[in-house]
Amino acid sequence: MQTIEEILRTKKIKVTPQRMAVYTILKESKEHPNVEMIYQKLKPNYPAMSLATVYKTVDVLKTVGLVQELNVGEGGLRYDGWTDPHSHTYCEKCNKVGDIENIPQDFVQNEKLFQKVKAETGLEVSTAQLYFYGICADCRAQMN
Amino acid sequence: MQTIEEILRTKKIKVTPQRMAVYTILKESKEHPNVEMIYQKLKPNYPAMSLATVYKTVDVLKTVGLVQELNVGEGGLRYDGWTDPHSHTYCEKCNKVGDIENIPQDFVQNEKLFQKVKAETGLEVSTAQLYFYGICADCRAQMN
DNA sequence: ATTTCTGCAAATGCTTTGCATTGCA
DNA sequence: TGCAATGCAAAGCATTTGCAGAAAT
Repeated sequence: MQTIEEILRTKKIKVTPQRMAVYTILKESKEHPNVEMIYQKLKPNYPAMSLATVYKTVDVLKTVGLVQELNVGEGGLRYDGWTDPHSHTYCEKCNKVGDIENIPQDFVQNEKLFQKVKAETGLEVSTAQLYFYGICADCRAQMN
Repeated sequence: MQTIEEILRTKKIKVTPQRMAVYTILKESKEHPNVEMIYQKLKPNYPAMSLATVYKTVDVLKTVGLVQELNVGEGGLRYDGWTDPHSHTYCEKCNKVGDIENIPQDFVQNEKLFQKVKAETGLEVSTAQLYFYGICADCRAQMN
């Protein structure tokens, strides 16, 4: 098991406390935070950290493939430190983003389907994203 | 076959030239324009039209269910006048958005799968979106 | 020692808002 | 006529940029 520091070093980017902190948050949290949420989480431990640095850092991490960027809906881009292909849920009421561990990604993330898409549209597919939109259990409970 | 005017009337919203124009563009174009692109297309025929009106109009059309909003990546939200569930392609190089007519939506847009998702995550699913990311044929051709 | 990153502040750019005017019903 | 939509300009936010100082290799 590699440490965060080793992972960053492997990607050949400079290891800084800010990068370790952002990446740690994305690895450990399951809430798919946006930049502002990451910034708020960091503030207690890194009061000097700038929002601009968070923007720059998620961009670097995305570029080297350590995080994936999700386009869900309101509230800006979300970031996920779990980079294996998997589907996501999105609650249209509270904007919560969740992972789907087991079900459907293998349906859509496979070479055969990618070939079919290429045959129909010409797109050389590199990845697929599947999002389920709806209302989460918590929000449904609150609606009564 | 209903006219654009009749369709708007059915949705119980006021029929204005601007709304007809925006909706017509979204019905007729296959390029999934963003607000700015819609505005540029309208300019020749509606030189007085304001960008703010385009924003307001796509919002109304979305609310009444005449268009769907897509979150692809760069370049802001995209709009699609074809509201049947279908998957989309996105070219990471030129930002082009395309439809997939035949292939995969039935895989992901069905009650059985929605129930599975609900069982795993608690999300009461209303709709699913499947996006394929990659490089389109035109951009691949240009890369040689 | 060199290169790259950080933090700040300013700038950018997309989207929304407020309000007077216009236009639909 | 009454209410809603438009167009304009201003305001609001999220994100990016430039740069001097700080930190990593």
